[in-house]
Amino acid sequence: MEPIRVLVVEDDPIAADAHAEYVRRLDGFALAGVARSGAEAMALLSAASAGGAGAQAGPPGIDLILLDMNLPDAHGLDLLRRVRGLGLPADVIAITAVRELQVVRSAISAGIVQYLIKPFTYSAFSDKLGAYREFRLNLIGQAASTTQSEVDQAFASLRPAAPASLPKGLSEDTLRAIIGQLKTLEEPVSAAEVASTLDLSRVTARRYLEYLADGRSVRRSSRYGTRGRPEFEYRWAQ
Amino acid sequence: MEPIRVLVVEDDPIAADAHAEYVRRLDGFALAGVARSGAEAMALLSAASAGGAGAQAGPPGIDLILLDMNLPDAHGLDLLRRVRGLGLPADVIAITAVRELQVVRSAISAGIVQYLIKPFTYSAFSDKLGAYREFRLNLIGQAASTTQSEVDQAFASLRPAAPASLPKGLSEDTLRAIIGQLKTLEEPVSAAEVASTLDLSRVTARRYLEYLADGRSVRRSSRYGTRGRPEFEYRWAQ
DNA sequence: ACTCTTGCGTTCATACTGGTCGCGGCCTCC
DNA sequence: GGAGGCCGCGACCAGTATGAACGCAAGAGT
Repeated sequence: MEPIRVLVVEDDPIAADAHAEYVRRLDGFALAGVARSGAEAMALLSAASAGGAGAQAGPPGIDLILLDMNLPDAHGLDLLRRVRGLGLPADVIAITAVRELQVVRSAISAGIVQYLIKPFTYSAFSDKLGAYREFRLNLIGQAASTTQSEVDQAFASLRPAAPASLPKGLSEDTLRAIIGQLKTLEEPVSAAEVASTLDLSRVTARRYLEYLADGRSVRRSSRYGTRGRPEFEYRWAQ
Repeated sequence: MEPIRVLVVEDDPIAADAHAEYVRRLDGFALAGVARSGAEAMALLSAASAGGAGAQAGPPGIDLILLDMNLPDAHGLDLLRRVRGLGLPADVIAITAVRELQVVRSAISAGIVQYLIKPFTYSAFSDKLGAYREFRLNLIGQAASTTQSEVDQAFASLRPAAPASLPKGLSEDTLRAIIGQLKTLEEPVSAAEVASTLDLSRVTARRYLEYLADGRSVRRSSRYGTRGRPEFEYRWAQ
């Protein structure tokens, strides 16, 4: 199996090095280049496609782009649109600190294959690229013509349902329920209030809220004015 | 929730009518138009985006395109590239009889969201669009900023449901028995309850239920309130 | 200013289920 | 008729929410 040729597009030199190193560490991938700007990326892409496209077995050609959204000379989405306009056969994984919903939404409709939010761990990175490799194997291993279930299979491997791992004692379901509860309410809520709404015990609710506060997803503050020990109240951050 | 506005692009009048009718039958979707050619599609798209883009609450705008690959005046992939080049925020589901691997591959890298091979049943169609609706709810229901796990969640809901063939360790008979059991009961049931009703072991029942939950045929949720480790309860979806 | 009251934070033991491993019966294919 | 694989089961271990008990911090009362 030929390796998947990867182009890293990232203006921050430290991050670019890190991504390149990550790619080198993975089996089945080959680093095809690093671009520090949108212009550089376009140049590399057209050079590669001029060399390798068209021909059946052209050796170069970029298979996968790891694309940062914040580039010095262009927004990542613009670059993505230009690439699409050229009809280059490269897939794109967005790797960026941008977490605005609007950008995520646009990136997805522009046809990215994965969206990875910085900062991330090596294992998150490896998961995403691994999923992409599997997706590729699923499609390319097939004959020239395919079936619905094969296509479904390929899509399935591209969209894994493997969220980040939680510390012991916490469950994915409960965490989602609590996050959902927090997000629907604008007001800060106490652990006891969350507990009674979700039919949980106060202790359990508190454990999850404390975990979220630890990860900076929620803000914790004290609620004074009532008798008794002051209560903590939690509010979804941002 | 506003309906998802769908544009059907299909040159065969019979198929176009069928797709339009299918869309009308689905909750949460609205038919925004039918185009018989690439040119017509581009005209409708730019009209819609001129009316509705830019503005925050523009009512029109196309959210989703059901795109045939074989159009009289252009290949579907070309149309797709032009749409992408304009940066329109529409997502695309390819619906086509074309099953060449090369086309599927290109369509995916051009950023389609699903690929549906004709001929298909209404239920296959409904599955694909339902998955897309869920994906949208996942993303749009969120606040302005998002997290990695939410993005993953959204991608995961785009993943097609059950693979056609059963994984090892599961038998057709047992699966049918369990599905039958779930369908007759309206109430969510725990793995242990299913097991005792069907005279199976808890382990076996759980394996099947988990398989079904993975394929999105059943919904899994936690049952709180009692002491001890929380129980999962399973309910037939729709 | 000191103590009392109050109610939540925190810890701990407990209960009950989920998940995994290896075994055994049964069917199928040599 | 023997061998191999498949599927369900029992039993263990780990996981996860609960409830009670204890302690602490802020207001209320004297």
